[in-house]
Amino acid sequence: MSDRKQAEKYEDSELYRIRHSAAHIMAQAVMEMFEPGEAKLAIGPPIDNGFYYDFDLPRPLTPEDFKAIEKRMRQIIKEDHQFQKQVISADEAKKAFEGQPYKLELIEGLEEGGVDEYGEPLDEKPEISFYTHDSFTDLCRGPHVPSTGKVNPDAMKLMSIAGAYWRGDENKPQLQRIYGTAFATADELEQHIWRIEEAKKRDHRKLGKELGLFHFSEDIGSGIPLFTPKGEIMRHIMEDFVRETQTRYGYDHVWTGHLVKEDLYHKSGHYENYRDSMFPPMVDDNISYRLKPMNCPSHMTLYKEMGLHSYRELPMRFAEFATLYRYEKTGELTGLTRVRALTQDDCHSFCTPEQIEEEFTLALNLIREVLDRYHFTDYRVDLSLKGDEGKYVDDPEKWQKAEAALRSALDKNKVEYTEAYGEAAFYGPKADFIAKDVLGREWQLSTIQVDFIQPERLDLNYIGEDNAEHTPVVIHRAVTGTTERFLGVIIEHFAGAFPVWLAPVQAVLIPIADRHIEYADQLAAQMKEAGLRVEVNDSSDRMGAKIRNAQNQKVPYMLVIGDREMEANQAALRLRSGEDLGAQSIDAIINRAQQDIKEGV
RNA sequence: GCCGAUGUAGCUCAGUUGGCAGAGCAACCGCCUUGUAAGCGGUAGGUCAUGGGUUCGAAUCCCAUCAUCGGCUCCA
Repeated sequence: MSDRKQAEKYEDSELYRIRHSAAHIMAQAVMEMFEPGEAKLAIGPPIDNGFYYDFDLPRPLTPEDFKAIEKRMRQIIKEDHQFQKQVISADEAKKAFEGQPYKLELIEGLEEGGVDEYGEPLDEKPEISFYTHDSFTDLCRGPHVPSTGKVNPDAMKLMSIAGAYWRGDENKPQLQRIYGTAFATADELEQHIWRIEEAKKRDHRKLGKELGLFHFSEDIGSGIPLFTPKGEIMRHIMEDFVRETQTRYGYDHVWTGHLVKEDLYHKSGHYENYRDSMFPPMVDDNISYRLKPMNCPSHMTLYKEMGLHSYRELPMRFAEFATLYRYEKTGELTGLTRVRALTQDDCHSFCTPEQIEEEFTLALNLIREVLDRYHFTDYRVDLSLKGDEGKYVDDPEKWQKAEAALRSALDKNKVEYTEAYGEAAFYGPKADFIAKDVLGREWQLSTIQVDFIQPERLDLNYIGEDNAEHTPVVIHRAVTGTTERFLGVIIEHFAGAFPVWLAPVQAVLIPIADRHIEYADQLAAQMKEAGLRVEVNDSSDRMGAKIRNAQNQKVPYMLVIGDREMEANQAALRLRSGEDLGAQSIDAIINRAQQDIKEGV
């Protein structure tokens, strides 16, 4: 459940039991579609907003199968079979699931202890239990509703079909996953479906097209967005805002280009970890260059090139709006939220170990101010820590130091956080800021990371008070993350109706007849003079059509200009809310716009 | 990259069993000179994603490639 503050944990809720039970009912319905032994069961847990079940089936399922499955599910619900629990031994369990390789693998995991029936890590050795209803038995710890009849047939729906790797491992077989959802009441299901519809309406790919902000082209390449003048003015405003704000906070800006010798990434460790996500090398006389996929090694190199540093110079904060290129796999590209050309609002803060906390606080305040301007007021923090295995650099002492520093900085700032193991960067732990948009969807935006590893690998140092050489700590920090992704997120957050300061076109002037165009042009010139972005709609459309167009473009102000306004040296102001504020002087309108810009509405 | 689906005009979409490629909006040209969410008429617009194949004949059937979508995996 997304709202973690709720007193009752999702796992203990009625909703969880309903969904868990619905998953079993669905599994029965699916198994019955195939001959005995043909279909293999994997796992079927409740998740946020619903449940799924993974199957290994002899043929691909299609959405057309959904009707039949749902129909059978309703029947099973109607028959009101009891869910019966049975604790059994591992041997009995194995016998019962003969011919079900995935279940057998899970049982072995349970037998050895350390993982639950979904393969998730577990502290203690669990008992092995089955839940049975009607003819269907599943390896399951429960809990369930008492009987199938407790699942509301009108509050349940199959949502989609997708491929999913067994145990989330791309080297293991790919299974078919059916996503479904269930609620206590039909009303709640309807609300859920409404949210999905609303999200579709707000989809930044759809709105980006409608508002004319960006395009993708097969001639350019996938994952490389092209920004129109309207899209680019937004990028410019967004980057300008962060640049101005972080300058005020004491950050400096640098520029480090687009190409880097591959050798540097061998030294930093990025090559080893991210080779496959870089564009292939450009080779010149045996020297390989790479399109820059991240800034840290470049910034660290710049730090070195600037000469010997005294502790008195620290912290040094290098921020850069750099367009990076990452070879994201084709199936991972999604609109602006996952692209191959991305512009990070990245910063690396070189500091002493004693300065970590202060640097963290500075970054935190900056993040708060920036997110606030974008109306992201509800966010949570994940403390992303190293997992037991994987990509992480093996240097327990440095990890321990970095983690302790990050924890203490979070605590000092009274930031509540959830720990996320196995989510750290290869070089250090992160504090990730996950903001909720108006639909309650979560987006990981900002990040603050503590790095004891790369500075040493790249031989950075400074002269301390003791006149000896020390290795600085580097705080990596991004505020909006990337311009592209953040733009995608705010398009959905605002449903395209951006705050005035951000709107690509802030006002459209609407002359009623041709004789009003000249006066409209005069007003437009005055508004432009005041720094506003305005357009005059001098087409032969009727006024109603002009209003409709501006409304669909979500332009904040519409200025209607006819004979009356022209005579009184005014314009009639209409807001995109539909509110008609009547005729006003152009100065009053400009004042209002400037006030709205200041307030960020 | 993997599983599944989709790809027709700038946009949204229709196109029967294989038989002359369509509509609305947008664009352009006229007429109308307009009072708070679509005025009227006309014109133009297509390598049916791309490349092969089957067929007398392919938007339609088959294969490959590319792209997009829903997920999985990954995300410095």
